[in-house]
Amino acid sequence: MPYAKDHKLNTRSRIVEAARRLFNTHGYDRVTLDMVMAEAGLTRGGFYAHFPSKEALFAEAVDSFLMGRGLQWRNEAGIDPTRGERIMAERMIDAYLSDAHLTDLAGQCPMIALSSDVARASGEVRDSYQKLLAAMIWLFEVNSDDQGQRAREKAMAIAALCVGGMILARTLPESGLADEVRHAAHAMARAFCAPPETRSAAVG
Amino acid sequence: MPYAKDHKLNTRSRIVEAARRLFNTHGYDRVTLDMVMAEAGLTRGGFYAHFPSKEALFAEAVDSFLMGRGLQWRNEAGIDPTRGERIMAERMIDAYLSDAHLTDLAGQCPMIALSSDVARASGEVRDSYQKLLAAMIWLFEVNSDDQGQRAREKAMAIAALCVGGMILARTLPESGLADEVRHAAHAMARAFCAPPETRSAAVG
DNA sequence: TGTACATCAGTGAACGCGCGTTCACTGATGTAC
DNA sequence: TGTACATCAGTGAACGCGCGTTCACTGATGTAC
Repeated sequence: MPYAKDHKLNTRSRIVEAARRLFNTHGYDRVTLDMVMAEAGLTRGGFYAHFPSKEALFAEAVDSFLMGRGLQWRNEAGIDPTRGERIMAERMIDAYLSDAHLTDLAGQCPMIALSSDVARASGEVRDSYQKLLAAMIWLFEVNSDDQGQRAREKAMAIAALCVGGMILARTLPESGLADEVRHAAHAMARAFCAPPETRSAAVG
Repeated sequence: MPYAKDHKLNTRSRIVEAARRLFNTHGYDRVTLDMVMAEAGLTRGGFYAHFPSKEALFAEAVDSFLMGRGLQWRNEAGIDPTRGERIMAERMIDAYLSDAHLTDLAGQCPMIALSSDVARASGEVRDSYQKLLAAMIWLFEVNSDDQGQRAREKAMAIAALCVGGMILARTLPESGLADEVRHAAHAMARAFCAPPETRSAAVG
């Protein structure tokens, strides 16, 4: 065994990481394998020793977000024992629709930057996207004050507000409107999350 | 004047129309000028007699939706005098999140299909996207039961729900989840639209 | 009315470029002795 | 411990292809007479 057993796995991870950041920044079609491999400190030729195709790399890049920033968010979100689990969902909403997340082009959630690319991609890539969204919905659902079908429906609406609000803010030219839309989505998502006794005041 | 004065304008419109439908279906980068011109019944060489670049065509294609389906929706939405203008916003929400709109890949709203492409495009293209979103927000705002800042904020949240819900439904693999998310977004957008006396029941 | 002409919308071949993918090769490294 | 070797991760040139853009040309059409 000429190389340590985790050597190739480490290289592979570097490629996936580089790909995720580049895809997020420039989109799938405009990122070349040259760019990805150079970002990972390698040259073009070695790519096919790790992945069967560019699209297979796409699926892994989307997947990798869940294992990285996704878990980080989940840990940071924490749980406030005085108010129960709901605080976790609220912090997730705050983080997702934050200035920091809007600014972090390379590190952002792939659901924001790559939805159009994923919609045109293979089943493997779309499955990875679904895993990511399902995780987000799950987080909102289990931390909801509601239960059953209503909790699930609200969790999905919050997810649509988070992703939709960020996509619109990212797509609009830099202007007041982009921030206005993002903040409106944030306020409504938060209102959905609020405990029943405060909800009617927040929404009405 | 060897050709009728509207001859070239008609050809130009055919090109824009073909481009909008092809961009919607395959995305900006994967549509070639060959494809666009062929769809318009022309050959590649003539393109630059109408547009300075492919990206200029992109901006016009996004613009063209407002003048076509956008106005059509607006007319179809109508006004129900017994319930006031709000019915117009409700019909818009229904149409936007409908099965028919999800199925109509070529004819859909460009905000759904092309957000990622627009986010990476020039200012001209992003301006066209903003015009489209502003029109949607305006429609929800003027048909709101609320007023002032609150009406505007709610209109933006509804827009984020409509666009976000459709983008997620389009991007997910065909499964129950795609429809669930779309219907959840629809229910919440409708709840935002409901008149004050029925709202707490719909949201709570 | 009929015809020659000027105009210009549209043609199609060509250019330069960069992509995804392949493949014969290199050279760094862990192991056997 | 030191050395020769086998392995295989990574290299870089090449291939085939199709793109956006350019340009000299064609031919259909409205107008002048």
